[in-house]
Amino acid sequence: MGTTQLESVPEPKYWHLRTVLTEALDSEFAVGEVLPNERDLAARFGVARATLRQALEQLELEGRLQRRRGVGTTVAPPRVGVDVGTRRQNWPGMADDDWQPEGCDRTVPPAAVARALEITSGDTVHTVRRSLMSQGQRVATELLYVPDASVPGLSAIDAPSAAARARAVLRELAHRDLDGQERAVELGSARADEAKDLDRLPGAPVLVLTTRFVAEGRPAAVSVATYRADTCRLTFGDSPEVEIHHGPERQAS
Amino acid sequence: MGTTQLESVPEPKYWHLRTVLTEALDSEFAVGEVLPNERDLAARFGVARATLRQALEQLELEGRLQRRRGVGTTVAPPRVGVDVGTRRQNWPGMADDDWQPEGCDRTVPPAAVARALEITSGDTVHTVRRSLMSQGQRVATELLYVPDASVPGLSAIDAPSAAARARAVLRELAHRDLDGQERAVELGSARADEAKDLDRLPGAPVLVLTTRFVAEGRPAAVSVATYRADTCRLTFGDSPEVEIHHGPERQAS
DNA sequence: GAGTGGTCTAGACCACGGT
DNA sequence: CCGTGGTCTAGACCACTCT
Repeated sequence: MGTTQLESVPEPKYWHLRTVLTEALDSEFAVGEVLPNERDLAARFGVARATLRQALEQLELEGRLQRRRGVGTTVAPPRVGVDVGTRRQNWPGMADDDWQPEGCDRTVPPAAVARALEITSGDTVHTVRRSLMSQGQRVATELLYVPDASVPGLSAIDAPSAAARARAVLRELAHRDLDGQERAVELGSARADEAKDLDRLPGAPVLVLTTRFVAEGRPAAVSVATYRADTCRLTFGDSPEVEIHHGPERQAS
Repeated sequence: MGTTQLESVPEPKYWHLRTVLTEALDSEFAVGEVLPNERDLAARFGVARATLRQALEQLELEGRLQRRRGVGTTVAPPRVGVDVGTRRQNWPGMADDDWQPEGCDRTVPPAAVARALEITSGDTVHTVRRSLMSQGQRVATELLYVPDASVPGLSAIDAPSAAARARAVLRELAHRDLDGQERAVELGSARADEAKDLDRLPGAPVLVLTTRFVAEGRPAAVSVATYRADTCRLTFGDSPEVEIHHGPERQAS
């Protein structure tokens, strides 16, 4: 009979919800505005709270929403572009470097980092912790691994304060001649300590930018920088101002 | 009394599970091996299936697991490094470009792309679809937006086949003098069409690499490339061989 | 303390891939 | 057909923030 065969591919409720909410965000909400709470929203759409949350999770992943326990769900501002350009081939800590040194101690780096540094696994290296602020918010944390060989002039253990020790390592590192750097970006999830730094929950999605600095033909340092994936866009261009992507919306398909 | 105050910060079950499973994967499983099914695993760990799934989701996000409906959960191979280096400043389609042209039609680009191209919103442009294979698997899809002004020599509508039309646009585009390019990487979620291309479900996490090509001082084309975030690592270095990250594991904290 | 999002449960049914 | 992961429900309780 007239079974017109709509819904031959019924899309999941949470996905449909995501679409509806996306459109609502584009047209009816201003940045910073708080949404109704999850229980009300779920009731309004006639779904279980878990289903609604699946949709909200998507939107948070896409940087459209921000959720904070005990507070509520708010409309997120557009992602902030963070310039990680390759042309400015500088050592960490030079010139217009916005990173804040926070501390430095000696640790055994992860096996993969030891491999990249071409040191024997198990050796300790100087490990500088730094963080990057943008618009009043911490958007990234970094661990910079510096083998002893890269900072020969470092005068014993001069330990005035954690941050001062970090600056000393950076200053000494800058004496090497930087040949170039190799980088990779991948998706990761925040460890407990990183999550705390970034004001997120453990497991929050992050962009991991790994940089290997090469000086005088040898690996001189490895940086593992962890950016909040929800709020950041990593830019590599000549003009970081360009606002590509994330306007009213990506193509509807 | 002697309440030794352990567990002052009881970590969530799913997070603890993730840790346990990570260690198991590192020590007891080989790449490609299939895990027990979710119901069995949940029972074995004494948690609800939803909780176990939360842990598996994390591990899939981190590229450690691969789950396929109707099949099972398998241990994923290490992420494949995809070179998107900036040194090879080439037009799409030149030389050692591994992308496969798949089709081309005229569409109205998303508002953000129109802005980046500096064309009036609503104008149609040539839209080339391409895809990138690696190790027998499609790892990325791309939409390349090319305004008419960038391909003036294109002879009317010569339409032998979709792929041929794509090649024609690329060929014509290469006649422009490329000044440079501006790029950005951000986290996104796969639209329905992209998900199908990449053999994932809608909403799967992807790395979106947006490139604006500049020729003769004007934006000449914009590429929006969507990479599977679970299986890809985007590399920018001089030597893409470097295997940084994702060995036995990142630092335990 | 009131209200928010975060975690967890124990079920049910569906969609898909292989047989 | 069976077994897999994917979706969804209706509850419960916890952890946090703000007042």
